[in-house]
Amino acid sequence: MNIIDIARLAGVSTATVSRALNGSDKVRPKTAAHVKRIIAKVHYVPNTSARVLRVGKSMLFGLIVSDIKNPFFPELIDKFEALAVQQGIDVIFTHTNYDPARQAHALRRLVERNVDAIAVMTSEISLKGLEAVKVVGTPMVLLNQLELAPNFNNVAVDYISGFGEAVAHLKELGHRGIGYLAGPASLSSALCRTKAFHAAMQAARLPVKKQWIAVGDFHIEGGYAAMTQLLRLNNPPGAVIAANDMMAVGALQAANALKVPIPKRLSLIGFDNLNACTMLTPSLTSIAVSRDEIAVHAFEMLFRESSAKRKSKAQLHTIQTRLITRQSTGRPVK
Amino acid sequence: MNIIDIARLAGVSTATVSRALNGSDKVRPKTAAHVKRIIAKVHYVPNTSARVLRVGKSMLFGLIVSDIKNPFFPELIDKFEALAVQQGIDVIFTHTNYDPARQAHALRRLVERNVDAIAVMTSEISLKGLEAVKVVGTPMVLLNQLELAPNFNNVAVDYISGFGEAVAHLKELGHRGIGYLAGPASLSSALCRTKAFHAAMQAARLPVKKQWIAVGDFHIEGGYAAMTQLLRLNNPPGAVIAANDMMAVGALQAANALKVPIPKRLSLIGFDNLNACTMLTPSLTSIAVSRDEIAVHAFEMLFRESSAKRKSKAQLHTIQTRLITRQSTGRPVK
DNA sequence: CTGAAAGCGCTTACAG
DNA sequence: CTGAAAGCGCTTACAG
Repeated sequence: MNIIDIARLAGVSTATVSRALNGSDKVRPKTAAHVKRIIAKVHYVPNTSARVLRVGKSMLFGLIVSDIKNPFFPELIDKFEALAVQQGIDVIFTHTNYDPARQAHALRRLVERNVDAIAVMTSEISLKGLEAVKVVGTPMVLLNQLELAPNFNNVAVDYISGFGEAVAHLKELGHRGIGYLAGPASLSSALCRTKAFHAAMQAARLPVKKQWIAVGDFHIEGGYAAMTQLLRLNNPPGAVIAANDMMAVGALQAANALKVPIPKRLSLIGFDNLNACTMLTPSLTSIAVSRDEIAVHAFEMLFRESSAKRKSKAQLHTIQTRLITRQSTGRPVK
Repeated sequence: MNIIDIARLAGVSTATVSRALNGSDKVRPKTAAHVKRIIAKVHYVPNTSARVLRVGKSMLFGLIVSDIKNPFFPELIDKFEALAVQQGIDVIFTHTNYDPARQAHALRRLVERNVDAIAVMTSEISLKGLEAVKVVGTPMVLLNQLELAPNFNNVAVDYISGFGEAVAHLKELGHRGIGYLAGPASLSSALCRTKAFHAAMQAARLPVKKQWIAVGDFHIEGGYAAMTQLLRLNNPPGAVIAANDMMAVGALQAANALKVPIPKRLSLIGFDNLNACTMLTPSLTSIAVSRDEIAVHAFEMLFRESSAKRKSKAQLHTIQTRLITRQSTGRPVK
């Protein structure tokens, strides 16, 4: 069942069927209605591949994320997809599991699918695959890839002020010794956060002790191990900031296991403000990053660029954070 | 840059380029290598829309879920997508937010995109939109839609034995009064679970008290409200099963708020066995359903059917559950 | 407002 | 092993 069949059934040309289908104003309303009635009757479904081939626009956006199991991403995906559907755009979704090779592969597949734009919302760094996008000229937006900001659109989280708030909060509570659970060095977002932690400590004129920094994997397990490492020191820090909430969850469990009461003996701050923060006991103080805001700005950059006639310069949008204080932070007890 | 340009650059016909591109054995290896070298040099990317139009297969699967923010679904999506990529298939992902109208719309869009198969992993019931799929003949698999099992492939969770295990566990601990936090009547999965709860209670020869059943919304908030309602009764049940983990989280918070100790005064069981179960204090006993298993069977049904020459009969695969006991269940204290 | 026809970029049966 | 050419199902500039 194709447009020729419909044309025959309706007694018109395929051009007229096409116009009726696309709501062109160059069809007599009565003709359009007649055609549409027939289309509905026989359940005709137009072939999008043919349309895309002809028109050159696919009305498809690609969305690549690192890790759909980290609750950070589903909220971002949710919003991004909602915005797309509002514009009649479908989303091909894929995830890399933090693997740069998978990211390059994903990028290539999306370009082959003729997607109109690509949001690369991943934490890992990878330049491979970008050339394919560049050659084809598909609009693209990256997340926190500031070193690529001159050439590619970016949505970036203001980590500096985020960690600044967290450190200031702890300092105000009376903490001087602040430890840090870092993310893996392979992720650009982890590196950004570590850098921001150092900057925040310096701004607060607090010393960073090397043995108070432990490296985790951005997951619960790594947070548990890293926190355990710090708590076993002879002089553990009285406060710890985790580079993300998942590691903070592990840190909380480690403190429980070692009978270190929170916040009495240990103040803990996470990053991301996942829903889980309120589910924990004690509830977790965290630095909030709006996933909706990331999605909105990423989508709008792409939508604007994919609708524009001419290529525009790379944009950068910075997302502000907000500290949400809960039960896991308090005054240190001597 | 299209296949004609490549043919010209390589000094061969488009047919040869196409063959080289697709690894046909009808090209001299040397010719193929020559063509591929040129393709790599100029960063040629084939146009998938043209290919799909010509071949009729899109190598695209559609995946519809209800609610990506419920951690149940990301794990399912993760696995499904991994299986697809393994087969060179991309996934168009979309979610309905439990809205049947959105589901119908999503189904239609997927069919227009020529997807080779569709996994409808939603909880809501909706028959609208299915006719479009039926007319086109796109393979499809549903989740827990047993009333449609004769006509459509289904992956179904064995709720009956799942709740059976949970009730038996509570009974063995010495509980006689068991309450239930039901899901919303608008969701087929909620209805299945409620029915299964009743069946399990009957099998265990325990009475179901009407006032011990409260209805929630499958979210934390609804679980909180429903649990509060039960705890405020003059004779609250000593054990409660929540229709899903999200509601159990709310129930836990409600018990905390009302200073009802778990499991001393209240045993609590959730359903789904989300990662959150181990993050809670106390950790939550829950009925585990393997998301991977659902994804694997859904994908394989679709893959088989989309590769098959002829339409086959609707399949049904049942997923077994497993009770994971944790700290939230214990002997009742008089 | 309507139609005839070209053409988007591929693949493949056919001929050699 | 290679090429010429038809055709997948649409849209749209052009002519009327």
